Amino acid sequence: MEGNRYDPFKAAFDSLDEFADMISQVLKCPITIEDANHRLLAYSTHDERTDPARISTIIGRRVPEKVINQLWKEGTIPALLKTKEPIRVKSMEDIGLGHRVAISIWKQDEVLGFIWALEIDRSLTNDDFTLLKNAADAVKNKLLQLQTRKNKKEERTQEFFWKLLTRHLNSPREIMEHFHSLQITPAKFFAVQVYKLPHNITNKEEQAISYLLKTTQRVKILLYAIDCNQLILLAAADYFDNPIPELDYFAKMFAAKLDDRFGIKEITPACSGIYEDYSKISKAYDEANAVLTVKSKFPKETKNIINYQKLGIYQLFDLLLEKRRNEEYENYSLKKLHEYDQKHNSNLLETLESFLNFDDNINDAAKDLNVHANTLAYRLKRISEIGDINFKDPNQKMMLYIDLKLNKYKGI
Amino acid sequence: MEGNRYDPFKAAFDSLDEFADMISQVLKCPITIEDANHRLLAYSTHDERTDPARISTIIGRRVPEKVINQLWKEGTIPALLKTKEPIRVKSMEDIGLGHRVAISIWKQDEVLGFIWALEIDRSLTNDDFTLLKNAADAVKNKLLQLQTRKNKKEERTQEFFWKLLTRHLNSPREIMEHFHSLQITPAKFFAVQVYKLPHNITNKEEQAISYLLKTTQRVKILLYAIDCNQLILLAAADYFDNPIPELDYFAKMFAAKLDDRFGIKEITPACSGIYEDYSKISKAYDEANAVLTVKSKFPKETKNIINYQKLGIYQLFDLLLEKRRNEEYENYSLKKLHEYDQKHNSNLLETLESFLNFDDNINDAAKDLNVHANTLAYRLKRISEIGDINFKDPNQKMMLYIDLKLNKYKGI
DNA sequence: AAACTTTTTGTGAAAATCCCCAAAAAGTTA
DNA sequence: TAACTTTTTGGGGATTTTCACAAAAAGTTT
Repeated sequence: MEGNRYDPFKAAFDSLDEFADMISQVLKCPITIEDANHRLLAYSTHDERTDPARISTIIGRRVPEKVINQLWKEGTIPALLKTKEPIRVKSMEDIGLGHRVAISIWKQDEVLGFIWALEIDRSLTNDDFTLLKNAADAVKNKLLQLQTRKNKKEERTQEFFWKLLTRHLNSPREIMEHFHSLQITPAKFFAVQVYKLPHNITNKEEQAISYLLKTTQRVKILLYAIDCNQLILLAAADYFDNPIPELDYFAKMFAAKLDDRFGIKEITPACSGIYEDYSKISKAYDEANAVLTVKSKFPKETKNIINYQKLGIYQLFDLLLEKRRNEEYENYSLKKLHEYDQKHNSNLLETLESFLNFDDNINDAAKDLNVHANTLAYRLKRISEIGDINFKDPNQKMMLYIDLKLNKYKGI
Repeated sequence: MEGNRYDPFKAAFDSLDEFADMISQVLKCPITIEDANHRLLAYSTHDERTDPARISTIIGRRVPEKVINQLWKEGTIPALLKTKEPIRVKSMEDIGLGHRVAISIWKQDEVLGFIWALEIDRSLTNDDFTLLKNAADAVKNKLLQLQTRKNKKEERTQEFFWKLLTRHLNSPREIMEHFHSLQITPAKFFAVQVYKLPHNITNKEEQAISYLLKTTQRVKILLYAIDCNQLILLAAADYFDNPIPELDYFAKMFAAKLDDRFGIKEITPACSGIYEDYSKISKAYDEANAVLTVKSKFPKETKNIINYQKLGIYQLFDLLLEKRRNEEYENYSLKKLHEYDQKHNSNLLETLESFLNFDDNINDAAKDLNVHANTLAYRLKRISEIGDINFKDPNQKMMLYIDLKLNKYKGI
């Protein structure tokens, strides 16, 4: 056993920075300590040799996202999450990463953080690896304390978020005070995102989500909460000229990463519009949920829609459906076409829908319907005759489109 | 005075037909008697010489509409409505009308009907004209009786119509019984039309309307009623393959004739959708009124719309306006464009609206905006960038169109 | 089966739209 | 004022779309 050997890390230490310096002196290389989310906890200072990746990490107090992405792709982080042994990482010059060795810090079967040792002048020996393992073991309690403190704070933030979502906090001043007391800087503009999973979110998945949120830097996540099969985020929408596409991109990327890295599949992302007034968070939450509802009703039509603003007319569907039901209205053109379809078993309605779906583009629609473009043109002529439709009138066409979709949902 | 002269029409007569024969014998030419609405009341039979127009009149029990139209255009009817003297009408071969003389039958300053004398073998002399005047005088009381009887029936029909419009008759059986007792054959399909005038309808105008309704044969009017500044019609929608355009045409024609013939201007016609179930008359009435409301709010946009079905998305506007108000939603793209317009005093919103109004036709919209087509193309590129709009997505465009119109109405 | 209507597909020329480039005009910033 | 960005306009060629016509195919009626 190694217990008999000399262990320099048994000595007491006050701060993590002190400890990092200690390891650095023993192993004769720069040391960085991160938490499980790759946020910088401490780094050795008595040695000036370093590489760009480490500089960025120290400056930003977190590992840059592109480095994390690379370490995932290339297998280092997955390996660190599996084994308690040190892992050697080859130099990756494109992201400014020199040779280094990493080890994960464990508490039972949970990873609390990582220690990085840069191999700038010398490569670490097997003995050094053992020392690194000892260091990881020695530092774990310190990390545990930090984590507990953080967990408590996280609990408080989650509670705060829920209050916002459920309209239990309305005065802007009160909301700002809460933000301040949690040391969160509220963004000027925000949006609420909701990710729906096919099943309730497990603890393990929650950890994965939390990890991803902490390591993702593209969009700043102010708050998050988990509710059964939903992940709810409060995302900052500043810094961008066009936040909606940015948030869309983020949502897709986030869902893709959850799949790639943690095998969490079939995530449906949704996002509210952009708001400035924090007392409207609950409304934003409603919007995101409205997106999810519509997406479940019109999966094909809204496949690429994430943002409430981009729902277009589907925003109005619950309302319109109700109106149509109450007044038992029937679109005369559609009725005529339906009758014709029945009688001659043709498919003018389908044809019309495709044509409208493809923004009046005859070629695209013809391709979609697997017919010759001229066939489609002929059918459209017939449709305009039978349904008394003027295809130059956007107003008429919109109503047709809307009624087509409504009828579809009504199951006619 | 002519009182001293021989008047063959002083003798008593039982039926109008008998009287027509009597005139015919005196004047030695075929005679037709019509009411004020050009419905056939009586015709002489002992003489077989006639012309196509008279044959059609007798067969259809009314003067054919094209003959009436021609007599209006050419001035005969206006003249008959002004003078008590006989009027000579030249032959009009295109409508099968031979030479004839007509005289109106007056009761005080109201025209009750007309007597027509065909000049087939001989032209009428001045003496004959005097005889004709005597005949017109002699027949007026008989016509008055008929009219009173008709007026009573008309009152009953109006009352029936009001009951239908105000939901006071709901059972189909009951409705059918009423129709039957009024000797009106209900059509299979019907629509309710409402014509709005800028002022309350005067008695004189009501007469003109009634006259037009009786003489118009293109669309069968089952019932009509007048309410302050509205004329309400129950129009039959059978016989046509596409009733909506037919009813539209009729409405325009009807309004135009009221203007042409009686100088009644600024009539706004509106029409409900087509219904089969007579218990839904009140709903049809609501629809026609909805058209009028929308037309007053969006006069330009709905200039050419008469039928509720053709209102398109404007059908939904009251509902949508309410929704938008409640949720204080703002279309992000429009907001961005508005901001840009304000900042650079450009007119991207106007540009977008025009483009959408003209069904995405760059040339038409450019003409409308008085700019070069390439300018418009450039602006659209900018609009899609600034507003994050994909002009290939019909859904997005519809929402823009709708929100543009809603904002317009909200007066932003 | 023959005659007929409706629908589909193909072809090719005319028309239109799209797209790139460039210059001028207008507006902004240094 | 100069440099710069944004917007407008124009030309002109490549590409698409539109349209008319015709033949074939499919479906209906007699």
